[in-house]
Amino acid sequence: MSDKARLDEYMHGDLGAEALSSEALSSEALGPDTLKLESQLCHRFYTLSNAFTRAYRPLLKSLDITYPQYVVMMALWEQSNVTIAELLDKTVIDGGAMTLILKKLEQKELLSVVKDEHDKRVRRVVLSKAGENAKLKALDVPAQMLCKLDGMSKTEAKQLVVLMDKLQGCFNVD
Amino acid sequence: MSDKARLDEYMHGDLGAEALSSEALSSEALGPDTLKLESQLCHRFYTLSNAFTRAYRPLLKSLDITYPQYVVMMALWEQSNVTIAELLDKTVIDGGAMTLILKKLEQKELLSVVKDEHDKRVRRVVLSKAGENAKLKALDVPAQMLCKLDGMSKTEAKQLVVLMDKLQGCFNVD
DNA sequence: GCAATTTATTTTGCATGCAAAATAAATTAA
DNA sequence: TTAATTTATTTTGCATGCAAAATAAATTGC
Repeated sequence: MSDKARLDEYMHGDLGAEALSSEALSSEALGPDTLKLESQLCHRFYTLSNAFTRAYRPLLKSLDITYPQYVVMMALWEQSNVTIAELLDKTVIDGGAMTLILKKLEQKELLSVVKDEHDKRVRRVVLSKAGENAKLKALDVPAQMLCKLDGMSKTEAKQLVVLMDKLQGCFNVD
Repeated sequence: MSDKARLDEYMHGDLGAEALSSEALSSEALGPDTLKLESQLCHRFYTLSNAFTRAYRPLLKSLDITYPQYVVMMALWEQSNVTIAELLDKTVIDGGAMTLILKKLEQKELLSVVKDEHDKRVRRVVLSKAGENAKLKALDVPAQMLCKLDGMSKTEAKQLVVLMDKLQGCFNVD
């Protein structure tokens, strides 16, 4: 069976009716494959997240930044002069890691971290000129990544986004 | 628009026709949002993978193992007495990390690593009695995780699996 | 039958991710 | 106002993930 056929098969079931925690619990989740690695959604996320990080490395080499550092830069390219807390919210990077990442990016002179004038607890992150210019060099990174994903249709990518956003929503309520 | 409506909208587009790297390249990928964090598939994987790891921690607390260690145990519960190379293949864990993970699990006496008799380069990983028994304690972990994912339908989970497996396929060819 | 190469695993150096403790400054409460 | 509490950020200790180098043992090739 082709990927497309397999996808279509699942595609036409009714959606959202049965919750995972009720029906699935009795049929699949408690079946003999419960602890099988192949059946674990989590392991796919683990695997793919790492695959993305590895795939980005060569694309970010000319910028001399890691993937998490790239995430921080993307956030700043959208809006500079933001609070570290705002950056943490947007990037969903660990706070402890963020401190180190900002130090690294500051060493590379892509940004600077300055004290907030009104609230001395707060520090603000500001793109440097070099940091702004780096955006130009980064503009073709997404396209290069898409090349690596050749075989995925736009539609499929969008479906992934919808489903993953819903899954993220599950974690956000907890 | 509800999640379901949004999903349906994407659901009825034709699939697999246009490749990401051709059409998407000109329309979306090179648009003004190219470098926007919100538009990045990779960031969703990053975020969700970390969310899973965090969500598993309390569930694995009674077993006193981390998520990657749990992955190794799942692999061994499927088949014990396997080569480290086989374990690396199945779990997709980094080789360097695997060495440490196996040491940890050996300290916890959940497994033992023994030399292969025929090939002295090879070491085999074998579940201990305690390791086998741990499977019984782990049997309800998947169900507990599914509880946390309440709101996702079985159908949606399956769609995710199909799409993610296809995406994984993209990385495997490179 | 020995040197060159390949294979299996570990080690190393660096960059996070995570939870929890520590700091420092602002805010609230008595 | 001063003490208690809350908020923003950093530090700490531990567990990976990654690439590359190092080891050790098996296999090839001449």
